[in-house]
Amino acid sequence: MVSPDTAEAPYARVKRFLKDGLAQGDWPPGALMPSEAELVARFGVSRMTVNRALRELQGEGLVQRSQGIGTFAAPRHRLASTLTIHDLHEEIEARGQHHEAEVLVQAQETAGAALAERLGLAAGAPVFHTLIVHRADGLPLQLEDRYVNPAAAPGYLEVDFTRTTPTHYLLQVAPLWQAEYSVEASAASAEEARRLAIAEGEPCLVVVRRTRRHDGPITIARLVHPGARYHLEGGFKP
Amino acid sequence: MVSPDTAEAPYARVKRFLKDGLAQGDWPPGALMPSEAELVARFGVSRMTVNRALRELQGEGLVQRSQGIGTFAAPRHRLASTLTIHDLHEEIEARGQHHEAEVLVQAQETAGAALAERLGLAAGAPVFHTLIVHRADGLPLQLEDRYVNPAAAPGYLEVDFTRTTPTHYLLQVAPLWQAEYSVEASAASAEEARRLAIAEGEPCLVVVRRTRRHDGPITIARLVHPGARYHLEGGFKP
DNA sequence: GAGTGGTCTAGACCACACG
DNA sequence: GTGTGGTCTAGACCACTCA
Repeated sequence: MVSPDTAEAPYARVKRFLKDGLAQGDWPPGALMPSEAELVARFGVSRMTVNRALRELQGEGLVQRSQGIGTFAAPRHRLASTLTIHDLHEEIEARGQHHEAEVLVQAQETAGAALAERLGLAAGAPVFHTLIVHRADGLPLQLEDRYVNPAAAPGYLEVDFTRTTPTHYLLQVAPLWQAEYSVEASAASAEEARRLAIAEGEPCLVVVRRTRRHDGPITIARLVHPGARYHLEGGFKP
Repeated sequence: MVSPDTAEAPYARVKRFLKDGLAQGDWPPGALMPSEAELVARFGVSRMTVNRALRELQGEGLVQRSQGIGTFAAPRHRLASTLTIHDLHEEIEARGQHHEAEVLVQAQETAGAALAERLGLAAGAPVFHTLIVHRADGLPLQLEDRYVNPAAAPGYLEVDFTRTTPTHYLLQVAPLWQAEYSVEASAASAEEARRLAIAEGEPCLVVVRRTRRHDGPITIARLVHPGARYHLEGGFKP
């Protein structure tokens, strides 16, 4: 009977109302926002509905709620952004380029003390090591130096990494459960420069990523990219 | 009557059950997970309750849901991580160091065509420009080259940036509503090297951040850090 | 005590996908 | 048609805060 296409879910209407108000500064950071009861009255919906809208806004970090006190516009201090580190293969193909990987090393080695500790192994324990150059249309984009805990991926040495990437493989056999990384700029070493076809000392974007599962570390990867050919992008929308 | 302290909300129990199962690989990526009806029967709770648990897991990216089909364990492709770009002042003080800022430029200038477009202004329109070196215990950590849309922060030129940072000030007067950034490695130019007390050509970590509000761009900042002294860190926990 | 958010229930109607 | 998720309701009990 009524317009069937203008359908917007009631909880979404409430949420949009509040979000727009926040964007326009109706409630500056720290201000008290309408209570659930007020919104129930204003929109003529049930309390569960406005509760959902508010709970989602809280999840997005836009409001802060305190039992017994009220809902407040969140102070906008945090600049936490999401940085997506894709699988390089998908990233390259998404740009319409051809991805190829050259496997320089794929072997079992013996962990030194420092590496063993970072992988949760005993010193001298075996580790899997790969060193791979990834190219887009023939141009080196990444030198991937990776150590893997054999317990997490026993078949790692048998995989053909010209057909699938270590990231992709590891995500399949060992569902990722935690990761930490650091991003820095450093000068290419002589070997890195040779592998990446750049001059020694050229600036490189280096990402070091360590991945863990509930039962221990899975892998440590050092990803070196020529600064002139690669950058990370991210965004942030409240 | 029953143990009053072991209280865990029913929706949280359901959620934890599913999350643990995912962590242990009970449902590999892509697998069909229990339906709402099954979970209702298993936990003896109402459907709204299991729905909330599943909806939150979906929000966290752990499951994918499709009306008429079912709930599936999410493929773990995305490596979206949170990268926190703090206010540099807070970051330095948090390390117990002394932060000082040297304001090299703080003036109104005329926007060239490229800059004007990126700030949503007409070419030749006035823009605010600051160039500031940030030091930690006397050592340069960041060269901040920033252009600001005058409409978003009319008082920008009167602020004493040795006492507060542009980031901090802008967050106060113009609540952040969207941001995009890129991270790259590049070689220090002669001027950058001089300002940062490093050698020309040294690798630097460069973050370019553009901030928008609903009514238009606010500011564009180019933050240059000596690669040897600064790196970004992040993490990711599902 | 009055007001707030935190949570749960037992039903309901709908849109969608599949056989 | 059956099963799925998407959503809503009208009530309820609780814990908390503040006056």
